[in-house]
Amino acid sequence: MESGTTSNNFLRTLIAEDLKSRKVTQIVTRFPPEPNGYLHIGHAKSISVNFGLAEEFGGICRLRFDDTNPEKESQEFIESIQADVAWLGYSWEGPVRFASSYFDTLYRWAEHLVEQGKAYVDDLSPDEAREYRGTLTEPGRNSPYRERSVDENLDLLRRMRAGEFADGERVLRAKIDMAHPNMNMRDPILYRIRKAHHHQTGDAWPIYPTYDFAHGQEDAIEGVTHSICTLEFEDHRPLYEWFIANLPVESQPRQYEFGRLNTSYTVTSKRKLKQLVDESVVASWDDPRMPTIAGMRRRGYTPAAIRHFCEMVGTSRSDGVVDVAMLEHAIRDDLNQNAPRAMCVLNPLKLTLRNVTEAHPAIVAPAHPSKPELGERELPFSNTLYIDADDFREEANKKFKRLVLGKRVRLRNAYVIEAVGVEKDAAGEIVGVVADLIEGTLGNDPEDGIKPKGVIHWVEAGSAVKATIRLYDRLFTDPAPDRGGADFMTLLNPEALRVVEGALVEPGAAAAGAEIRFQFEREGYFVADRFDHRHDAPVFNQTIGLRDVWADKA
RNA sequence: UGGGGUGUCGCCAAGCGGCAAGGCACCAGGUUUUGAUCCUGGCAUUCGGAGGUUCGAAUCCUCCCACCCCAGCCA
Repeated sequence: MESGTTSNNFLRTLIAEDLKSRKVTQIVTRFPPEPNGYLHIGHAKSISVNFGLAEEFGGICRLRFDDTNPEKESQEFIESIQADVAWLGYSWEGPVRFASSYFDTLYRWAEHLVEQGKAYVDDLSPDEAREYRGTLTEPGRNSPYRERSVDENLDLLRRMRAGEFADGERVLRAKIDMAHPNMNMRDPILYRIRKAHHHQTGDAWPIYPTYDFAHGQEDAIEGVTHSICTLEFEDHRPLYEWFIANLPVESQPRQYEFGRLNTSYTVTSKRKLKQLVDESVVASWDDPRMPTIAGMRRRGYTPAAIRHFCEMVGTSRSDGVVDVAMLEHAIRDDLNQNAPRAMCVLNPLKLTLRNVTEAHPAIVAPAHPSKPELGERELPFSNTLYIDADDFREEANKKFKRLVLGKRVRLRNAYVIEAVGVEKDAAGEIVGVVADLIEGTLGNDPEDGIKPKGVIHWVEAGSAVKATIRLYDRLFTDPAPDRGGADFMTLLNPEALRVVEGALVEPGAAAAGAEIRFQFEREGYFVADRFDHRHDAPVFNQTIGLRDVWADKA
């Protein structure tokens, strides 16, 4: 974590107080995803809050799947979620937990509530139930089944559990107050009949508890001290507390809410993300353009950068939209410090050095300009190189700090050269540049005092490896694609992906393993694709470009 | 016209009665074999608004305004 730059937030203050007052001796948190989709940047925030707080205060954090709705869940997600959390660098305490492993206890507690006269079986259909619930401004009405006897309720509940009724035929509801101003307190549903196969419990249950009846009790069973969730659950807190107060639970967890993380230029709703995949706007859930954790991983984002970003954004109770530039900054900051440098020419233009022999000894260059501990690399060198076509012009004004005919430029990590000629094809297109190498300029300025205009990158023709480079940009052109107004699908950035097939990378980079990151100097940060990269056919994904103040002026 | 929240610089965000941290973005310089990095400086006389309490308020009180969430047998 950054030295002393982390600011305080209400959760840290709260936990520090709870620890100081001995209200708790060790904090216990949990990250409780429902295994019904891929994790995204918003979940990364929640993971960072829960695991981060536990880590910071010497507590523990567990991973618990809130799998109370089998129809939407699957083993695939259980696995991807674990992989994502682990990749972010967090380890949960003990085994992975499942709400479904508490189904017996939860059911027993349901019977307990019935016995106490605090829950009843309702025969209202979903439509009728909605009608009886009232509206935001009108109180609801009691269900005609609300006053059934304890015995009848118990019998009905047991028969629900035994599978005697059809899906949707009855539900178990808490008997609270149908006129309560908080809709969640208007006799909330505890169990619904769903004869669905569950990925963990198989066909053992024809009824499943709702989120409200399960979550707080799961927390209590696990000894969670601080149950941290997002703001939209705030209205559920009275209910969360009602269950904890009315059930013989073994501990008293408390719920706290924070504002969910939103970033500009991105969408995170499951529905929208799915639409992007289904309509082939992106290739998959882990497409580098996706804000999913798997997508960011494939894009080359680092766990450390994502964690740092979550920390720098802070945790509060206000909802806002964080500028995605902040995330990009965190990525650049990490990669600038840690990614070894390499050279890759995206748009090759042949450069012939007329005064160099074919067999020039390789040049040794540092892997990182300011971190000698990252070692060195060998750059083959000869009389035939490739530079980027954008780095050469026959004529240019003084602002053009690259190679100009008749002028000098430094080849990064190598010599200063001077362009002396241009080769063109029949159509008049430039197909090559001829230059002279200025002797004695390896590590030194030219002796004649005529300094080069700038520095450009290059690769040696015989050793460079042809590579596929995938250049990425933000998926949307609008800062708020999620905001009502226009359909988000009309705000897609057509240039979010540009594939460059004929790029040339220095041999050392081509030889790197999958997921190895580099800064291709003057181009940006790149990662060897996790799945497609091969030494003889390299595939690099651009993680993020270098900051470029010149771009605005050009 | 119900309930629950939130409003501090363009964007996040500290602050909790003593006179506005920090980060991102942006602007201006300097260094530089990456038009990168790095370094220096600038960037809220003001805290949604109006009243009030106080020697003193972003912080306390009152009223008002704006925005977000809630009427799934989703989480």
